[in-house]
Amino acid sequence: MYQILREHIEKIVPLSDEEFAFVARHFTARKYKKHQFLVQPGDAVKHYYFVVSGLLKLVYTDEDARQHIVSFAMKDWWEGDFYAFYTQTEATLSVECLEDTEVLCFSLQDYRDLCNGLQKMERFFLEKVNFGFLAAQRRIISMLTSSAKERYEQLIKQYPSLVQRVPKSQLAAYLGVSRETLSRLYQ
Amino acid sequence: MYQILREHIEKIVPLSDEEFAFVARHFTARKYKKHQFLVQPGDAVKHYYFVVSGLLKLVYTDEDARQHIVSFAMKDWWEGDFYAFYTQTEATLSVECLEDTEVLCFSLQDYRDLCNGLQKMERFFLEKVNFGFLAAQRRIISMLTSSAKERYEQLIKQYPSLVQRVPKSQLAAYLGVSRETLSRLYQ
DNA sequence: TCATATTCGTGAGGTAGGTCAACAGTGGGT
DNA sequence: ACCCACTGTTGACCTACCTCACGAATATGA
Repeated sequence: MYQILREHIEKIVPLSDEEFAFVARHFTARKYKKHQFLVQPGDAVKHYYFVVSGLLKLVYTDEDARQHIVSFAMKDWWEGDFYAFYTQTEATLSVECLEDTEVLCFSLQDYRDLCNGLQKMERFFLEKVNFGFLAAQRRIISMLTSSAKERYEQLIKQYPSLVQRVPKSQLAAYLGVSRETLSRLYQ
Repeated sequence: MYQILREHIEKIVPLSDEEFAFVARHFTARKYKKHQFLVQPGDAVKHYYFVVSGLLKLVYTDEDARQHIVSFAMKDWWEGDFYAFYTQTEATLSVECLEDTEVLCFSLQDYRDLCNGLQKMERFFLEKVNFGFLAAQRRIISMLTSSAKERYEQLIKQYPSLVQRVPKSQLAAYLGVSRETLSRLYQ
């Protein structure tokens, strides 16, 4: 379990055994069942999550109770209501399991201790969020320029394994179309 | 000019005079005229930009030559084709002046030297990109949940000064609607 | 100062995608 | 082994927004 985290971090910054031991001390392992919520709107957000196995979704639920999927997270990805976590405010998003899921999570204090105690970890987080920002920017461009069908094809191309594992209704909620429209794209 | 940069950085990390002198050495001042391009698709992207005065837009131009605005940048904001800058690949986006603009820019080597030479700057960049990521996530949610009119109202609320300075056609290209539709929203 | 863009508004008609409803197949849970 | 929720599909109709076209007002620059 921790080995996956170590490999993930070492893709960006190599660590000695002692350094990784320091890192690992700041993470807590948790297991959740399919359909379980890790975060719900209004919660105090104590943790941010690294997915070891399984599948999560980050969801915004609007006034009409419609669900819009901000992001998915599979093995090796990070997930959480980052705004609420980082600013220690109430959650506006929810995090929910689409499959049984194992995570390693940390608190904001852990995050700060990691950044302050080991400069490599600050470098690691900077690198991660840089690419997270770019991924978000690409998605914005995709939403500005492409039709539902084109966005669906981009998703299939970019994350083929996700499309296998997730119900189409969930993909529709991620793409920003109704499930009926998604169903009709390839009739 | 450099004072604006200093104040901007010191909102996040306080700096001594020597530290700021070190930082300032890595920035170059430039001036551009309205309609001038700082970056065009295909360019080698040598710089990332901090806006001192004026107004920039970051644009994706699709195959039909339609312009889609990824972001605006006014005083105190950062702008550039970050992906091409960071990975040293050819620009896919363009950066163009909507007004006469003064910037401070740095190269990727400068960025690395800043991060390595002064841990506070790495902290600063981490903080900045964290909030940049969150802003992008908010925009994605807005595009998933809101109509053209609602998105326009959110824009007016969030950046009233921008709406004053920018032609409606440009706001439309940012919101992802045609200028005709935007024009009809409040008829 | 004049010529030319640029900007904004508006009409008419088209289309991608939404909504509501019904139905069939599937799979998990007890 | 059965039930029920979940999932995907399709039809009929609706609407938000797009496209093309035209015209007027304003800004820009030689």
